[in-house]
Amino acid sequence: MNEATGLFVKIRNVVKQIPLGKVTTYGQIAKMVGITDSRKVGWALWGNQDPQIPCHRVIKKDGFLAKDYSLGGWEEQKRRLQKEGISFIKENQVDLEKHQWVC
DNA sequence: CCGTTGACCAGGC
DNA sequence: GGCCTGGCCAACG
Repeated sequence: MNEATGLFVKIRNVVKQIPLGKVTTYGQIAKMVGITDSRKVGWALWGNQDPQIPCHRVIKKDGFLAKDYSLGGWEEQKRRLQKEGISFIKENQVDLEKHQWVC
């Protein structure tokens, strides 16, 4: 543990703090860890299926799910989100206005 | 140190 | 409205 690998652990730490029933965007997380590049967020989560890391709560700034989501596609992600009480506007778009995470 | 990669974002055509 | 390019910067070989 500890901030060993830098952003890798840092980003994972933030994602773990996302409350149930909330979602957040890559850009938002990027700001939290002190960076300006949202790609690092996705990059850090890539291949990470840790049960403590709800990657399915991490979506794009427009509320769309990541189309390159690896753990089964956005359809799997959507199913998990709905299970937590998240509302969907479209098949692959979350209602950000209601569920975007704010500290 | 260098080149490549990368689940994004914004701008241009 | 879809595709391309640039940017931005950490991790990895």
